[in-house]
Amino acid sequence: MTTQKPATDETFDRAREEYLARWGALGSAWGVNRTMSQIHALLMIAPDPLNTDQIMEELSISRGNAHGNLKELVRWGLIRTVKLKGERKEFFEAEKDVWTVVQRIARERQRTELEPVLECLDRGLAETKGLKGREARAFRRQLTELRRFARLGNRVFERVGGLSSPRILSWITRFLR
Amino acid sequence: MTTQKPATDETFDRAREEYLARWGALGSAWGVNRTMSQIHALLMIAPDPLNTDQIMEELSISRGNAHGNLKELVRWGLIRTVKLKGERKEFFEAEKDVWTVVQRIARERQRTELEPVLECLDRGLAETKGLKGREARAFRRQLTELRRFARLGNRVFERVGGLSSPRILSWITRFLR
DNA sequence: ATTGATTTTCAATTTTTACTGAAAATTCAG
DNA sequence: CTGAATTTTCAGTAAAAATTGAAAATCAAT
Repeated sequence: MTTQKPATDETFDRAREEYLARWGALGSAWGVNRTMSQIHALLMIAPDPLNTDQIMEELSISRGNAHGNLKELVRWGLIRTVKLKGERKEFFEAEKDVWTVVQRIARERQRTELEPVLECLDRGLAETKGLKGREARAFRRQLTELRRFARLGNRVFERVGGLSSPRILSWITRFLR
Repeated sequence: MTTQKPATDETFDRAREEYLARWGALGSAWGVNRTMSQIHALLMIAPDPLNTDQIMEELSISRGNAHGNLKELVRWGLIRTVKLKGERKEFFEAEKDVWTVVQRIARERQRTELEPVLECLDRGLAETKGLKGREARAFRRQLTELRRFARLGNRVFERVGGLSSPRILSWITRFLR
């Protein structure tokens, strides 16, 4: 069974498809736009930078969709634009180091989710200070616990964001015995 | 400014509302049904177990919605049913220990997301073993990295799921210097 | 066994989120 | 400058996810 392109192979294409689909599903499950995950997945396995048209083609998506999600990925720091000599179009390449990817995602989520939650918990506690009712007491007790945890999470994120991959890896290895 | 119910207070109600809304948004952002997060949030601050009707009332949601999300929370191990003496209805109470909550969520997500990803990566690598093309090589290199990371994640989840809160806390404290 | 209370299911609907495609804006080589 | 190539925007549409509400099933006290 031969194909026209030398490097191509049906098996490869199937595995590739499955990987892209799975990554999209993974993103979805964690509240990330499916297409955004897939573009990132595609760029992570691309041997060379891709331009918008190539991405549209590979994933069968519209220009607007590709464009928006590419911009968002750049904002997250998960991909960057590349200027190729002799090419007018913008090309994109992914950060491929998995640890860096994790760090970037952690930073983004810390900023957009953890911080608002912390503010909310602080405010909730400040505004109900001194209330003595049964419900208010239970509310304050739980918010205090949640805040304690959220603060810890914040510090962990900061530390993870600041350490080099080998150092984090060394910590994890130690944690796993 | 007085109200009819002794323990109630406008300020308290506002703080409570804001907390519930924020928790719903947090869930949404992480791929968890908004209502499910809110029910959990509500039960976490409830001084006593609540029944379905009380939850419907508090969150202004339908019976079907309350029912389905309560069942799902039970499945995740985040809440449990309680039989109150003299009551025919089922009551629900939340796990309030934040660390236990984190462990339960970690287990659920490990099971439903991490494991399928690992399978996909293993399969992808097995099926493309020996392919020599430029694209196939890049694909296999990245999948290998991703798998290394996913395996590590798996082990971390397992360890987190197995350790007691104080032990995890002690590790985190050490990690934070 | 009957009946009223309670839980469960699910087709229909609403709400939210994502996507398309074409027009407008921008860029840049000549 | 000019205009072709490219990027960006966004109103309209489509798809996905969540929600409702009422009927069906289950339960448990008599």
